[in-house]
Amino acid sequence: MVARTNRPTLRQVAALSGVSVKTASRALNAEPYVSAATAAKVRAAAEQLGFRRNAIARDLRAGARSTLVGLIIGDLANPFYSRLARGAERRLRSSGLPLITASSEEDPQLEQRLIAEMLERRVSALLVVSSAAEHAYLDAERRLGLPVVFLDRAPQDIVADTIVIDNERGVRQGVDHLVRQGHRRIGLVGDLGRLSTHRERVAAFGAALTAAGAGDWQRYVRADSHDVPAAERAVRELLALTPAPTALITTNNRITTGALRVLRELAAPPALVGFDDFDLADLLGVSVIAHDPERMGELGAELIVTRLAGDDGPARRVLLPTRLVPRGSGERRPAHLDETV
Amino acid sequence: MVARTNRPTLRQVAALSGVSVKTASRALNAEPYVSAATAAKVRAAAEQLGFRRNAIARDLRAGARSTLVGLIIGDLANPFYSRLARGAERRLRSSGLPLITASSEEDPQLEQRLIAEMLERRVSALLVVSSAAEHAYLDAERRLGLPVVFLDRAPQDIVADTIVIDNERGVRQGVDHLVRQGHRRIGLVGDLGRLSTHRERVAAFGAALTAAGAGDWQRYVRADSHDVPAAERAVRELLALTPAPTALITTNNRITTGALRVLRELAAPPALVGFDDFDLADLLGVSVIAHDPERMGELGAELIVTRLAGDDGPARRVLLPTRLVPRGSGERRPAHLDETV
DNA sequence: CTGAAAGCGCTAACAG
DNA sequence: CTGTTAGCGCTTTCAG
Repeated sequence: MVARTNRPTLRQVAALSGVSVKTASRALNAEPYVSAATAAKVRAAAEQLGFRRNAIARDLRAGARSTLVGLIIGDLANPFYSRLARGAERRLRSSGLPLITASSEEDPQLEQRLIAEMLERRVSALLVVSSAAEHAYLDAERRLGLPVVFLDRAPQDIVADTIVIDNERGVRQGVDHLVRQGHRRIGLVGDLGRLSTHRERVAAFGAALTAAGAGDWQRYVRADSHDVPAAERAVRELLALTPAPTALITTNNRITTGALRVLRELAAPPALVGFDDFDLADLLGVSVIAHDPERMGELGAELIVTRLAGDDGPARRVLLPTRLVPRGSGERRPAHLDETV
Repeated sequence: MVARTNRPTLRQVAALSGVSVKTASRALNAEPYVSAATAAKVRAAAEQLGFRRNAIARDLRAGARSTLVGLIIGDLANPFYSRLARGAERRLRSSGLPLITASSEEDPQLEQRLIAEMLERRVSALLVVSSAAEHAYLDAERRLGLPVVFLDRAPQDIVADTIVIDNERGVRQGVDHLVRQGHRRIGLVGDLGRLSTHRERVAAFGAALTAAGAGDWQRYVRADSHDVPAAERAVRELLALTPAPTALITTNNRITTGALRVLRELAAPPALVGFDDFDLADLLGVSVIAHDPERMGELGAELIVTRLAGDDGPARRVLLPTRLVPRGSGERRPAHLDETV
């Protein structure tokens, strides 16, 4: 399966062009101090043999590590992650750093295996959307000189470079918006309860509702809706309560999708504000708390590049802004208010 | 930037545990013929030092190539590509092969650079959605033993493993469906004209319409709508023709999005059938010609695995089926027929 | 069961 | 300007 290839090596190029390996190396890497004639001869030989530099040997020589940067995300096919990945890829490529991506499927064990694999491959840095609770092993790597940047979810057990959304403010924007339309019973459908983003969003939700005088908000919170069907179930559950919530906040794009599937069946659907903007949300009239995942990837990559350039200042924490985008679903008023109009 | 790391090496592990390098290697790779006591000692030392195998050195020794598989796509953030990537990633991971992805942005030159980079990194195989016209250099690599699988777009100049959608049949399903509702003037908005997928879809479009007795179909074809704004412009252009088309076929998800943005402003929008299924198409009532990009990635990965296992049979060509999914937009009838009802 | 030596393909360091 | 030597960290011989 990993048979030795019959690829030409530098040695063969050198032999064919009648120079030493080192001269061939110099010629092909456009180093100075090679005569034009020699360089041409070597390049011709390389061309003829179909030679390609072996980056494995080069990397081993150069410091036993590669220029690859590793990115761990939950799921390549989720637009939040794929936008993030695109932002990171673009920024890294402009610095000549290829990106290697792996999906953890939000499984902490798989995540750790994937990271271990990348570390063995000697990636030069790591961008991680972590679904794990423990990061001590990564802290050890950081001390060995590996830049690690946490994206979207801040590690709870170590201090490290982190780029996160301003969840507190985002949720508050959403709740305040709904409260201003007269809503007091607001439901929240959230992702995996163990994720820091979930906990932050729920905490902000509670704080904002308490401030608005709605004391029993906890009744209307559901967690662990990690896929669309789970989100649909949670929404149905909430709407079956008595009294039912008059508005919903969904904490990510997939959950919002699930909610939409349920709400379209209803004659008088509750108001809806979703965290994460998504394609076609405008056509569907869905109000969202928007932010910029691509920017998150870009900034993470930017920070990696800075760290690789030698910056070893204290860990940085970047907070990305959110923006409430009203499109209709979040502007529906509670039924009892409409009646009085 | 590529400073030598202070990472512990196998030699240090060996020294600390008082055995030879080779014994340490055997112990850490769970090879047979190592006493339990020695193995335990070595593992303890490795643990203590925070040792991690260096895959670069290992790969160099093992055959001067890595186990990485390279994937070239147009744009990570396009759901068609990200689903394809997910399918490939899953299937490859189950065979222990990490995936390294790069976006070409449909630029042939960038594509070639990215592939060259991957080849230098000695990827063990390549999955490519190519936007280039020339693939001779890849054919050379194939002869040197590198499995290459073309996805979505068949190379025109070489014979190689290829997995494509049944574009001919897909478009015919769409056209026939519209013709059955009484449409004869059907517009087509397509992606970059140089892509083989575009050409195949247009050819099928023409054939189906000719069969239906619509001779002037060429008037209603627009190409090179590679982003949403371009698609919007093309749709407006088509609708401004006299007589205007009564139905539209859009040949990918982004173009469909553009068309939807235009159509929603219209009192009597033309019928619409889009190539590619997409999230929320059901909620928006968009009829599509659906297929399975994730499956394409999976099958490509599958073929790679087979080839790596030694299968060197003739190039294979896999055709993926399409399915027409009626959801409303494709069932609107032309205005003149409605009038007569 | 364990170890010594050789070498994967390349480049840094040092001669010529 | 060009060549020789050594060695990156590991695993594959081949001997103990």
